[in-house]
Amino acid sequence: MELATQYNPAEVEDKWYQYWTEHKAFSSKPDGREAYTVVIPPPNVTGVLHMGHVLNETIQDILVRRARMEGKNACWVPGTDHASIATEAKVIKRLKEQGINKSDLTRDQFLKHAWDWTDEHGGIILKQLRKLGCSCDWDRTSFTMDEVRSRAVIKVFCDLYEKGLIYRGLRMVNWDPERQTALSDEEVIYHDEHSKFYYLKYMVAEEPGKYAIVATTRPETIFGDVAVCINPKEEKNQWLKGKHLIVPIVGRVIPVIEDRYVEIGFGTGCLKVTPAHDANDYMLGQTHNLPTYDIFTPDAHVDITCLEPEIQSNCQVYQGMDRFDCRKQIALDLKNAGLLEKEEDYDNKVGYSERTNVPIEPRLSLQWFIRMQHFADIALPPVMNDDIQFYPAKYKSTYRNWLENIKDWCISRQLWWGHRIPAYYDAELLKQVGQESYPEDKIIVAPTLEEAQAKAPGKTLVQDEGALDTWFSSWLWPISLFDGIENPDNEEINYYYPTADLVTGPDIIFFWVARMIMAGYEYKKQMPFKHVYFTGIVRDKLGRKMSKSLGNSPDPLDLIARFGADGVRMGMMLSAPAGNDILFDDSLCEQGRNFNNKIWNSFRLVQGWQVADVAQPEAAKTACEWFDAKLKQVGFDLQEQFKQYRLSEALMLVYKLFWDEFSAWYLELVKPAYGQPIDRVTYDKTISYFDTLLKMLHPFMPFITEALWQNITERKDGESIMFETLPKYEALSDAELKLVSDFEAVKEVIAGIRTIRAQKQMSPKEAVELQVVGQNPLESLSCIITKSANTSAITVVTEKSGICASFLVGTTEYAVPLAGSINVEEELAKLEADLKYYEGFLQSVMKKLSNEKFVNGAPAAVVDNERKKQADAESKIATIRESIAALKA
RNA sequence: GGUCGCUUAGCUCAGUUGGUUCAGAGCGGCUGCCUUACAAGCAGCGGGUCGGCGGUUCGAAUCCGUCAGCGACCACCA
Repeated sequence: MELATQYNPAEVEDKWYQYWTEHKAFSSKPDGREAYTVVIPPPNVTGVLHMGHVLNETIQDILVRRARMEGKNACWVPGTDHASIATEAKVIKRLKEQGINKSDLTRDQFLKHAWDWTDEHGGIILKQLRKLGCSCDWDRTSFTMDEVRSRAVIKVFCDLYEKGLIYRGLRMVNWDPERQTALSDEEVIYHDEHSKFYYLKYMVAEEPGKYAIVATTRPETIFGDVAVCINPKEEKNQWLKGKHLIVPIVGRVIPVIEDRYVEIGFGTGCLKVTPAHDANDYMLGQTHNLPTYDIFTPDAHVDITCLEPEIQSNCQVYQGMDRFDCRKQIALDLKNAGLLEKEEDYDNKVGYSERTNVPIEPRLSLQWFIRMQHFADIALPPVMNDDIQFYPAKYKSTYRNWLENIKDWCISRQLWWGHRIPAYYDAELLKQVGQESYPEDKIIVAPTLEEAQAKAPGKTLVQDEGALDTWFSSWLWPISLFDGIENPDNEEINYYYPTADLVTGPDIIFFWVARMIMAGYEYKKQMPFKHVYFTGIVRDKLGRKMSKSLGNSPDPLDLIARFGADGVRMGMMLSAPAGNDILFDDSLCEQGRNFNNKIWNSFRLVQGWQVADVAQPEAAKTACEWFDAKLKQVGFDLQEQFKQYRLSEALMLVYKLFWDEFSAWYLELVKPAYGQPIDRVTYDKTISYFDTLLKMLHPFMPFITEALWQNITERKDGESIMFETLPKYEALSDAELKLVSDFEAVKEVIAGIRTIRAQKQMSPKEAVELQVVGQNPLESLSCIITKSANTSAITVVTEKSGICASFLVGTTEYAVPLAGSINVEEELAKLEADLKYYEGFLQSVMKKLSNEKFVNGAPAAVVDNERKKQADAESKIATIRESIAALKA
């Protein structure tokens, strides 16, 4: 069969993925083998594959495929996340394009649209993962909102409520005015912002004409001002103690209160207190028993209808204004009224909603929370004492920091797309007292309406309108995927849990990783995973985050089309040490593609050989002995690298093994002359090496390795490299080590000869004599030198010929006699330079050895080694001096 | 403001407990080759005062201090 000189991935990738699928190659069932489980960090159900996924999923696939080939029962469970807020936003946007407002729909109608959208777009990303080669057990594909997962979520909510770990309360929360829902602290992103500091005049009620100056960045909240706070120790504000101030424009008379919270020396020392619109002000309001006026609608427009009638009439013009329009208007009106002392530029941090990118409004709101102290207590120790290991370990401190300062988790969202909170209220009572005053002990929490009804016979019940934070389902993922919440003792959960490795980004260490650990210990009394591999962020080669607006984010499918999935995977892995950001560059995929091509061409060479029953050449025999040792050495190192999750290094090891050792050295040594057959022994060895190399490479590059493995020798239908087992390698024996290191010396000798050839412009076809001065330490490998450097003879001499070029390997001098004359000047200069180097080296060694403290203080082995260095250097210097003398003679 | 981390070749990074000729790898670069598997290739060759300063030690890329620069995360200074 004639094969193209270039590998074409497109031809084989789909074919072999289909082959794997047809033969259920990724499927896992509990059996007697050790389980190796990975749960995918579920991508958003309506998302599409981006470079971050490529990195993350490639790593998982490498680990899973490697584990499978180590004989474990590997199970990689795929699935998607309902991504409550993100998906709801997308659905609302689409409805809007169709001219439908969410507010015009009932909950059920809206959910119908959301499910339609999910069915339409859901799973696209899972199809894309197949293109990448991911070996997920697709029969296990799950969704955070499918039946099993939903029942688990509801059960856990009820359970935690009964344990007193979930409560409902009126709290200051992060409010997203765009989506009109509460968010958790983790969903707020702070950005530096250039804003303005407004200095407002608050007239003193008791002393007309005098005023206090209050600095604020948010003048639009003055409708809700209920006090001005000073630090009791602040000198310059002593005169305000006990006074009352008039809120500008608004006209409300408010007290001056004192609290040490106000920092002395900051701003004017006067802080306006608006309990409904700032978390700290709320705290002050609580301490000082102040009223709260919520002056914003849920979409952050001014609403003064809750204020006193006379104040309402003062502020009528602001009614209904957007918060930022109102800020400008108020500033202008204050200025015109002479109540604005000044404006100053000011840099501060403003919180934005992670999903909608709208500034957060602190808002007093009735929400559901989880008491987190309990969970922090159970989740901290296992990470700190390495029951669960983080790679890299530096994230342990990040983790500890968060858990030691844990705050309660706001889990309710004012959304429809999500798990609806299983809390029920007596409709009649609710009508009478309203949500906020509804008594805690009259709330019924139960998995279903029927069960709730059973607890409150005769009542008309209404369910809580809220849905749960998406992460409230994600945190159960490693358990709920195996139905371990509802059926805590089933065969699957017992077999697959705890999972082995979690691969994810450090950005969700709090959102997800920490909370899975909490849920794991709460519900399984056991860790959810043994190792966490934190990937970096994929950036462009200039170090910028990939983003749509910069246009620096390549489409993974496009890259796969250009370089092949194996090439893209390799490109990604080449620069992806755990935890470091990776600077992605197309040229890395090119390197991957080139490597595939190299493998392809090695295959072409080998499969083109004719085998005959001829004697095995000595060079081939020796090459096999050497490569046996080399393969073992790298195989062992590879195991070590995998143990430490150093996947880039692992890949580089196999890369060099295949390219440098196998292709450049081994194949060249055993390659028969053109048109000649190869002997059977060498051929069989070569096939077995190729087979092993493909297995080592398979986790990184599944497609090409399967394609070639299927063709390197006869295979039966249904066989796959995936089911092959990698040998377990031991460290090299001393003899093997010597062989490998001698071979390295041989390579140097060969390079030395080649360099001379290049310098003297001698043809590689012209055989040369090699003289070894003194004794030949590489005697047993002479055949290698002969074959690779085309030597006519290798002779041991006591003194080298007059006209020759020489070089040193170790302490041995090698010389190649030259036919013509040599440039004495040049040779001398080279030798003098060598001499200078070795004399300097000797000097530094002698300095150590003549230092009594070194000789007495250092371990004997180190001192002996220095002595050896001394001897070596002296012998080299002597050799070089002789050469110089000979040249000068 | 707090915490953690980083600075080694042109680029991206290794360098485990201080000690082999320890200063490395890949890529790029330079030189020569279209040599019958592969120019997406082959052969060969350069290249770094290990961020600065100080200290500990017989010995420091490695440990300590300090300065400079960079980054990440956390945090209620309006």
